[in-house]
Amino acid sequence: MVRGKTQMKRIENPVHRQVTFCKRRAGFLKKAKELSVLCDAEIGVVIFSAHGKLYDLATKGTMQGLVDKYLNSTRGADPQIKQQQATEKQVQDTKMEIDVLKNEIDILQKSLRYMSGGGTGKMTMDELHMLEKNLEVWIDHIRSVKMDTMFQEIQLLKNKEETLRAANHYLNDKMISQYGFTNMDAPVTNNIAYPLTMQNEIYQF
Amino acid sequence: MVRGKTQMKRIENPVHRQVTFCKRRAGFLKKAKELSVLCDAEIGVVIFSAHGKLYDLATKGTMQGLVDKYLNSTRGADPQIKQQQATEKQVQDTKMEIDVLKNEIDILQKSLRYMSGGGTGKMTMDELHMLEKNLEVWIDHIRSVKMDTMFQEIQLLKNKEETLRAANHYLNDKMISQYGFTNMDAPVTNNIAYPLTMQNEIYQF
DNA sequence: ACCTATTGATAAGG
DNA sequence: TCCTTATCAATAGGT
Repeated sequence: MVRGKTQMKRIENPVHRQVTFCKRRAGFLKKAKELSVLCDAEIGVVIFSAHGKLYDLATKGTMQGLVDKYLNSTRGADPQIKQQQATEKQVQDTKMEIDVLKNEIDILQKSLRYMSGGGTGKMTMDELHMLEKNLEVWIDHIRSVKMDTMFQEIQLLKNKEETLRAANHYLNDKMISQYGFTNMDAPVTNNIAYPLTMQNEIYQF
Repeated sequence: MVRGKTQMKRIENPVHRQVTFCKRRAGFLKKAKELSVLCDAEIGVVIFSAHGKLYDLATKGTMQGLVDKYLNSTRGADPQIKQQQATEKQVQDTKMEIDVLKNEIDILQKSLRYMSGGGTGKMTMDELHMLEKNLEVWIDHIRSVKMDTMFQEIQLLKNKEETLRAANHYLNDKMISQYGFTNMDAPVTNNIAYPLTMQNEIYQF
């Protein structure tokens, strides 16, 4: 029997208060579950009794998950939380920097692989752009090697010239010593005799 | 009029569900306040609607304080400090990872530089960028001119080779026609006679 | 938002 | 803590 309208103030009688606490608490938690089920809501309830005893309820998942979700959705006011936000942003930034650096390393490694042997493989547009930058250096290398090769070719041709000049001189001397004349306008001074055995095919650039 | 006993399952009609959510939520929060006042309890309620909207209530103090109190009574030490320590450790870890990656990049870049031959002095990034742009044009110009020069030199030497080969052939033929022998191992086939008038001094690089 | 019939919560007692 | 029961607050469905 409900005796009159319940006054909305603290129940002074401890026994009475405790009983009411038990009853209403049960009804309250029941209503939480109902609300959660009927309306597809996620509800967390925390109740500390007057003596500090804890009663809690999480209608979906765990209470810990709900607390995290709550903390995540209430960011912005608390300075402590703001600092936490700051440090987390720092973490985010550093992680992004890590990603950037890893990407750079990846491209550099691909460039190295490209330089030291294999073909290109499949690379993204960004990677190709980076590679292009690296290729500027790489091309320098190629050109350097090519220049060396050309210098060697020139030296080879110079040597060959000497060889031919020497052979020419040898023949010329022979003609002079046997006939006392030659039809060469400018006799060479070199006199080492060499046969003309060098191949000509290597002069193709 | 309540038509029949309300089924304890999710209300499918969205409008209906939303209305019920509003009504029951209001009643639920009212009961939380009542329970808190009547029985001197500290109550926290967190409700996430199906669409993620947050409704919360803390009957004494702040929700943040309640959450802390809850976490303290469920775990051991101060969770905020622990989390902050955790995030700072995370920052430390990521910064260390960044250092490692930067070092790796440095090594890779040195490898690239090594492979391509050039060394760099000490310049700022902007200076290097400017220099890079200028060098792209400048070096291309220099190399282009130098390459042209080298090709011309090579062509000149090839021509000279032909000249010498022809002269050699001429002399060889002459010896065969007059003595019926030659000491050349590989007689040349070219027979155009040219005097050796080309200067050798221009081959200096 | 308001109305109201009906349900379900609950105060008090055992 | 649980049962009972008289009361009435909460609310589903309609306006």
